[in-house]
Amino acid sequence: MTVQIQFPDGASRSFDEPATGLQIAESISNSLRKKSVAIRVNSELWDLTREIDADSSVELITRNTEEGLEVIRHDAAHVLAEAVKELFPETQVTIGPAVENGFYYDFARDEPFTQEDFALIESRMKDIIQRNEEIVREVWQRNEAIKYFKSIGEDYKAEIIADLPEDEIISVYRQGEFVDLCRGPHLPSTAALGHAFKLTKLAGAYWRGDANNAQLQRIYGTAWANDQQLKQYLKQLEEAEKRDHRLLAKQLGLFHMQEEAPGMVFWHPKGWSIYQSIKQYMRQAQEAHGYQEINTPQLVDLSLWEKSGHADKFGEDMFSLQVDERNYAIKPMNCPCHVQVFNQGLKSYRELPLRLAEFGSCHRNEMSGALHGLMRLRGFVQDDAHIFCTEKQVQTEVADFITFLHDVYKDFGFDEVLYKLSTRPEKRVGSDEDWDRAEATLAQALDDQGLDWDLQPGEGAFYGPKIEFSLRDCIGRVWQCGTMQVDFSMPARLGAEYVGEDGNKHVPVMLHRAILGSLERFIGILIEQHAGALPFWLAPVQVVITTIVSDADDYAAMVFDKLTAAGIRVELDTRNEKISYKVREHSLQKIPVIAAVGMREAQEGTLAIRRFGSKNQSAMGVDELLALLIQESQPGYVDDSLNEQTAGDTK
RNA sequence: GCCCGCAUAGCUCAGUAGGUAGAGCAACUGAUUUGUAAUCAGUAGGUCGUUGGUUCGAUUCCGACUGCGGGCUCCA
Repeated sequence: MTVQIQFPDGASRSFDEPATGLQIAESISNSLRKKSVAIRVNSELWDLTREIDADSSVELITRNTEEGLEVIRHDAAHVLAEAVKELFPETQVTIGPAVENGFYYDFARDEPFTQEDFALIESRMKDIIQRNEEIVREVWQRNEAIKYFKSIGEDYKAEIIADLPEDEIISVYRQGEFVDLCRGPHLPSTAALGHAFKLTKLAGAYWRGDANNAQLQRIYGTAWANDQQLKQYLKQLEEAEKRDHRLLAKQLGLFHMQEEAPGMVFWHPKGWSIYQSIKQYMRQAQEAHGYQEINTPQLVDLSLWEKSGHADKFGEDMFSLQVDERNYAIKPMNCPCHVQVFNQGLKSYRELPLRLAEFGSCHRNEMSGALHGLMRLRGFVQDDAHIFCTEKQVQTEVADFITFLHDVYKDFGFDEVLYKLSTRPEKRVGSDEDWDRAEATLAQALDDQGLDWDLQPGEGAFYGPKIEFSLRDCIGRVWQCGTMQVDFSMPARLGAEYVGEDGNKHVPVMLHRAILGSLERFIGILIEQHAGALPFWLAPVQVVITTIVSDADDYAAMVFDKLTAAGIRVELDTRNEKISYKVREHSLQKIPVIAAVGMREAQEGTLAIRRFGSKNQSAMGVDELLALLIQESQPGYVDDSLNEQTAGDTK
């Protein structure tokens, strides 16, 4: 018997008898065998040790590739489980997949694991790798597998097998004493895993992700193809930590939070300056796009939320209170209030589309464990707006919105946007026909703009499907910010109507939309994106004028007045300190421009300008600087003067 | 909400095998007038998150509460 093996590059090779991935790799080169971790056989991933006994097209998966890393990480999870079983035999293993950057394994054990156990577990994992246990795939009968796992006290495993589809092949992997149900593929032996892994976190996780189930203990780890990659990843984590907006906000004095108001923000002058800059920018942009700004009550009788359906779906998460025997709720959303504004007076089709915008202050009683700095709050403000229009107008409105959103993101320095379409959830209002139309409309709008988008079935809002717009920051993280939701239900529920061309009353379509999402959260994202050094137009303090000797105080004050009068946010630092001390302090505060003045500058009418991030200075006249700064105050201005400076500046 | 961890001066942190705490920075006072990432000296600053318990005695040990941090999304 011969087996014909076809490679991705079109070459082929025949073997006289069934061959394993290892043999195939070896037949090409020894180094390829060493690098390989699995083999794709007719689009299915196999172990390297599994025999290929029919003509096949194959592709060797090496450890440096995404798929190769997945195999390594999955193996790391198994080695982790084996180590835990050896050290804590009373533990039950459940599931342990590879995830982004690493892996985890969920364990059931009465006694909690602690971080101190990590060293012990890691060293046992290294032992297991040292032992170089062969990893062997076996195919079992379903009933036998269930019986086996039950007999060794692994009830969770037995449950998983029992729930597998009838036709699923039950494969188990044996390494040393440890046997685990697994689809594979796996490395040929534990030594192939290498040492580039580290246990990182301990967490609770529900069995099958359901909060009604038992809580398991999850151990997270990271694993890589080699030590260098691991080191790089750990360094990257450190970098991300330095950008943490909570840390930076404290250092830069932007805001604080305290026990008495969990999940809510006390904005300090500098943080509020950023907030106002963003709000003013959005206000102007929305006006230019045909929106009218409104404002609606914070406290609204519960009956409105009952009519809108929010009380039914989110009642538990709303802050509500009883006053004079009436039940009120603090608004968790703005939409029902916007419908009330729409409902005032009889509307004509001529008035549509009507775009009502509000910087809507909302409060939601988020789970305490979900709160996270500015990223997840209980009190926040949305750049919210609702567009009331006819069904015919939806397409154009959605398209215009997407263009608008792109412009805004660009001004904030985000060029990469990701798109997701979320469709009808199980718990919803509205007819299936409405949902069909709404979903199709959104999909069409995305396609019309030639955008790549992902489908998220079942993730829509309860009243309609939505497009979610996410942006990617400079270190690769993705943040969902914008949203566009079609709503065929709420206007009818709340009695919104307009008189159409035909003289009859019609229910308008309502589009819910936001670009930044929550202003607070968006500021958090901006802080992390820029590591606290916000672009000039957003910086709370744009320029610090600092004196070198007190004889220059008067001149410094004159410059300060001039810049302030021109609308630049300036601080004057005439403290009796050395210039290096002041420069250090303002640099740590990430002030975009430090203008130092001594007697020389006072006499010449100049400033010694030092830009954030640069060690160099350049002399500049006051008017010259002012012209430059006014230009940089434009939203979206990209500061490339730094590059020019490093290239051509002399001290 | 649930699991694990954490809570000491304005900030970052040390400490007490149970005997009411200490450093650096910041603040304040004084000296210094300084040329681009920390000038020197002094002073002041804490109910050791809240609350119960154990104890002669608790910031320290135990419990509860509150808040914060990580996770609970990636499905053998």
